[in-house]
Amino acid sequence: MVSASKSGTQPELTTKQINAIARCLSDPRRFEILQKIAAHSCTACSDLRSTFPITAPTLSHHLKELEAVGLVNSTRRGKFMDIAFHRDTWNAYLAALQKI
Amino acid sequence: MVSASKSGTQPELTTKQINAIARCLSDPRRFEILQKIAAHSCTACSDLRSTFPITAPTLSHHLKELEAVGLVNSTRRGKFMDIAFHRDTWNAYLAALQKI
DNA sequence: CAATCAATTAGATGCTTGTCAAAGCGTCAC
DNA sequence: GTGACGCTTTGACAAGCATCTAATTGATTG
Repeated sequence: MVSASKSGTQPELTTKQINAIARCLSDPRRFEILQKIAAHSCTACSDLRSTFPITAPTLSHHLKELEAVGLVNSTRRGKFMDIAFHRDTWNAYLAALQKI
Repeated sequence: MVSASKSGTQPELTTKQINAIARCLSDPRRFEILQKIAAHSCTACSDLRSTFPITAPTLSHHLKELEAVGLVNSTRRGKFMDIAFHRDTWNAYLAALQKI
């Protein structure tokens, strides 16, 4: 999990975090999932499952990875899961890539 | 190989290209190598080999991958190889990520 | 409580891929 | 030509990882 400030500017990512994010994005399906999450402000797992032809465990696995690197926040709402894009981390990643 | 315009603005990357670049960046060593290449305008393989503790075949492999996705250009100069960062592709990749 | 539904965990499997050693290929210098 | 040097190709191996099925947890509803 990235040490996220609650809003605004993000502290610089460490090399380890950059690598972790890059690895996360390297799987095409996971990237698609992230795009879908980013497009809608709040998404449920079932929502995603109806979009992509993957099983529930696989989706769960991908979401866990995305959350582990701080690209996504998830909160429970009853039976459901609300997945939200964490744009701070995303912007921090872009900022890191810009420097090259 | 990305269909590169010789300079200036880059046409939008296809999804396939974006995925290929992301995969390329997902290996920490390869990312390091790319950073080093980007930092100097021209780099020889031997240069890179003295920087990183990897064998020649491994480096050759990584450079091939980087070139395949258009992140790097390489030209022969006698026995040596001149590796150059291809910033157009890089900017196009950043532009693609911005859109999310 | 019982049944149902959403999501996760555990375990297994098959593919991908980073890495190296050994051999091959061009190019330069003598 | 012959040797040395820089890099590439080939082949093999081990580790990582995406994916699935089956079983589990947790929450809602009748």
